[in-house]
Amino acid sequence: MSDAAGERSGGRGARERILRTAVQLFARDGVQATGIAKLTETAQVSTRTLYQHFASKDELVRAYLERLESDGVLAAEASLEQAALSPRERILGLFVEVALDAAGTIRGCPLHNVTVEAAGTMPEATVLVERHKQRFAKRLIETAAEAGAQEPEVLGRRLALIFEGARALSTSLNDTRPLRDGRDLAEALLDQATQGISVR
Amino acid sequence: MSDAAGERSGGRGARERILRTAVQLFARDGVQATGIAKLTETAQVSTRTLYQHFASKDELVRAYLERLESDGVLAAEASLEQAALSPRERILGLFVEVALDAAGTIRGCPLHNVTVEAAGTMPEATVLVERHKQRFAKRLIETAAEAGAQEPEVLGRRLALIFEGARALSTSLNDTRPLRDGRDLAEALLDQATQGISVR
DNA sequence: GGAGATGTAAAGTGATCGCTGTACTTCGAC
DNA sequence: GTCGAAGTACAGCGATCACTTTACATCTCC
Repeated sequence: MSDAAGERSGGRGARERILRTAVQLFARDGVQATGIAKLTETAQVSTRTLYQHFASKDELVRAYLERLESDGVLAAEASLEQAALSPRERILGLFVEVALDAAGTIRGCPLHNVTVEAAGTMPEATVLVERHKQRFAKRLIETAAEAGAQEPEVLGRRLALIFEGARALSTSLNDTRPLRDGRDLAEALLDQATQGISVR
Repeated sequence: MSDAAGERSGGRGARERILRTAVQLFARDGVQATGIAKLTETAQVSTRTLYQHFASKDELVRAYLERLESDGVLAAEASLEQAALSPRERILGLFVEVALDAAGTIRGCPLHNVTVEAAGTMPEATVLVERHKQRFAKRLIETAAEAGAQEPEVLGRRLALIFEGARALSTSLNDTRPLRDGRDLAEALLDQATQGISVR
């Protein structure tokens, strides 16, 4: 919108620009690899302004995690909220190959990555990730129940595990195949759990 | 062995001490979080000596990855090589709760973590991880075949995905439950694949 | 017992990074 | 039109980090 006009500087709305840039860079390059300098340059924001909005980089990371969750930023996981789709379609929609960024690199789940990068040095961030994963598993269980699964608890937790594995292994292997494998496996489990039950 | 005696310094065999310490610290605290200073102190080795053995930290990371693989250091994955066990037992043995370190923190797969931490800045290390994951999947496929699975390719890849997911989700959730869930799911898939019931 | 490989101690270098201080500008609201 | 909030530019600080340098000790092997 204001991209074309804002030549010399970003102008008003710095906080929003910072957060958007954080989502972009932290997710793509990692938190450690993204320095404050690179962030401010990309966001067209002065260093001073950044620190007027966020007391420290750690706090920015916290805000970044919350932003990831609140918006539809977690594109893959947003599939669960597509009300127009059937529960089954919503679940299988998770495994779309969104994990691929522009450069073709697969970066896995940004939240999981923060936990790995933090390695205990950012307890608050780690807790945020923990809570998100719990909520996500809960949503999967609910959706599994909607799909008519016989044991939605078990199926939901298994689906969460499969989805996490698909993204993690895609990253380590640098290959999207695990996402397809995950989808197939999820489909098989859904079929089994809903056998003889009208899937709607 | 020489721990009690070696008071003032480590003495001979510095390279070995460095690598052992790297395995310990890199896996527990992460590569970025482990500085050269901390490493040399723990390994009882002078900085100079470290750089006589390894040209750079990156090269040490490479050696660390190779060491992880060559020794039985990857305790979980070593289960596949227990010749005394049945193929089925070997596969289920993967999900032992070894991911828990002394402090109770779950750190997931050290190789995967390097890929996440590197975030593209260490291409050679990333390739090493990639190759390892490929080999591991291959071993799983072989073991699935040994177990008499109808479609060992499919089952092996699914098991690899489940194992990766169990470790990753355990890390993000800071809970060993996904390991148990993974074991149960692996068991169910093994049963299906070896009892004439189609997995699809 | 001497030579050469192996290892040690400790100060120092240059680069990077997160963060701050100071002084100035711009924009919107009243 | 003025005032205050919001933003900018940019130099710089202190800490950390990977890595080097210099000078010295010790073990192994012939």
